[in-house]
Amino acid sequence: MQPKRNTWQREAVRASLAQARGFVSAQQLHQALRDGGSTIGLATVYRTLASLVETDEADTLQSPEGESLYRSCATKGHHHHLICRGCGDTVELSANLVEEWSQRVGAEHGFTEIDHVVDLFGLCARCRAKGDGAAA
Amino acid sequence: MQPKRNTWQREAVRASLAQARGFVSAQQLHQALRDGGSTIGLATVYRTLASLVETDEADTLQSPEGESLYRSCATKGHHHHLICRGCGDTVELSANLVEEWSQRVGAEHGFTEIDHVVDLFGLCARCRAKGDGAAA
DNA sequence: TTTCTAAATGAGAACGAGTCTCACTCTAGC
DNA sequence: GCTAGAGTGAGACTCGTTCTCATTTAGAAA
Repeated sequence: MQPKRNTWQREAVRASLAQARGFVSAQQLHQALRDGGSTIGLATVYRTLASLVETDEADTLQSPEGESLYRSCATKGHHHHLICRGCGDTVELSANLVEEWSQRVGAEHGFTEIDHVVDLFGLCARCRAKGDGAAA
Repeated sequence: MQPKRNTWQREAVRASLAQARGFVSAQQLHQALRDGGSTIGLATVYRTLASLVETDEADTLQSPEGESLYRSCATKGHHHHLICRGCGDTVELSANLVEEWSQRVGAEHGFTEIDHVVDLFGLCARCRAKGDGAAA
């Protein structure tokens, strides 16, 4: 649920999320805030991120390791992501092709209320130049 | 790594996975085996599933909750899934359209070594008829 | 401005999926 | 049948996330 009060903690999470280049975990965000001198609690970071996701102010996806990652997205509404597995940099994608495909394929098999998870992972030009296959 | 010995535990996991309609979690599989009278350990179920995935005898994906789910897939090689969120029933999809799209979009943004996560979730005809939106 | 109340917070306990350890078991080669 | 060592099971452990509850505080009302 979205909160009824504005707190500096909520603003701090929003700001920290906004200045991150790509997707970050709740733990990373919490650590970054603590490193910046904040006394914010981990539970609050989780709660705030969940509420930002609920109000469409943030996007979330699962890392391949199963961790939840968050990002403050410029594009409102449904979209997908192309994420650099080197530096985490993220490109937002709209993909009508994929939307149509998923609806069509779903219908072909008698499925309704089709939802889909579509995310691309790759190596951005900068990381490739660095020969940086994995490190952040 | 694939094991060098055949054990009844490995066969039991393979069989139990094969008779599951759709994707199941390691925990579910372990419980099912225990319920069936097996004394198999949870660690063994995890180890066996990991090795089945490694030898392409099983597919794995993350549930929206972040749990790893497993399935014994008929289609070898790369493919995607259309999964009923009611009963878990699964349709295997090949999607050249999506493969091409992901490569193209990646290239357009200067990304290489593109990998992708593409899964569709919906409600199959049977579950819709039952008015069954969520339950298993 | 002060008061008041319940929303929001923080610390840490609890939870759950998954991994690791290690003594024991059992496969398979001899 | 004997044996080595691969495989197993119980449970401790890790780590991300959620819950609990006493405390703090935003913001409406006085």
